[in-house]
Amino acid sequence: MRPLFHPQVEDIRVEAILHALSDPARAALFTQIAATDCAQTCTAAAGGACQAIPKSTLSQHFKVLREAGLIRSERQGVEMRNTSRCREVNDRFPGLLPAIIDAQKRQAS
Amino acid sequence: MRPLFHPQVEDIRVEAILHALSDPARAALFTQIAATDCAQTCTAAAGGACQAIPKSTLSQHFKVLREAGLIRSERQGVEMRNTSRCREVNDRFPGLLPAIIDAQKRQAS
DNA sequence: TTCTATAGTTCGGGAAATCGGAACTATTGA
DNA sequence: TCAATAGTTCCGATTTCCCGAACTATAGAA
Repeated sequence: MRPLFHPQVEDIRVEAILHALSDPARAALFTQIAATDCAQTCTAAAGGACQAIPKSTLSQHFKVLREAGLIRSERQGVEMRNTSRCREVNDRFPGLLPAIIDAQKRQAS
Repeated sequence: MRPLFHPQVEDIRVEAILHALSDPARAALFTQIAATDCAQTCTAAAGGACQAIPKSTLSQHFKVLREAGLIRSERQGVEMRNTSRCREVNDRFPGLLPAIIDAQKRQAS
């Protein structure tokens, strides 16, 4: 179990963010995590966002979000705490995440 | 040569837009088209945005942009005129495209 | 009309990314 | 030490992406 990789803020790339959020399941996971202040475990986020996703796939999704710089994952005991990096991303690309999240909300309704 | 498909504004999906623009070559093509008022041929857009892309690949890229609802392609004589659908997209997802384009500019510099 | 050139599209096969089940790892608590 | 829980990694099957070759559509010249 190699340590999880998180990019530095200045290494975050727009393409990676767009790619990560272009998948509905991942977008749902991310908005779920971004919506709550407290850290969320993988399964909790999945439960609140999308159901019946195999855990290997889920793990891959979290990896994509993580390596795009959208979330930070930290082990806390037996589980994994995921927090959004919205603040940092917004620092680098102001307005990008709000616009995407807003667009997704609009579409859902 | 079946007629080219363009989605209705109300059928445009955020995922499709994010996916289309998550590829650097496509993003460059799109910003190139969006930046100019007049319609651009495929090769002209490619020349101004990215070089040395095989034309079959280029054609696929245009197809992705078109089917995501980002551009409109119309045959005019022997060539193809591409225009951006920014206005329409912005109507449906206000602020989305500006935010993405701005983020890409920021990153480039 | 027929030939030729130009601008893209479509086809097809190899390369790369994605999905998901099974096995593995790390941590906690009994 | 054992069992349970939460994720990760491995790997084979499927899907998507890339790009050369062949094809289509249009314009202009002979």
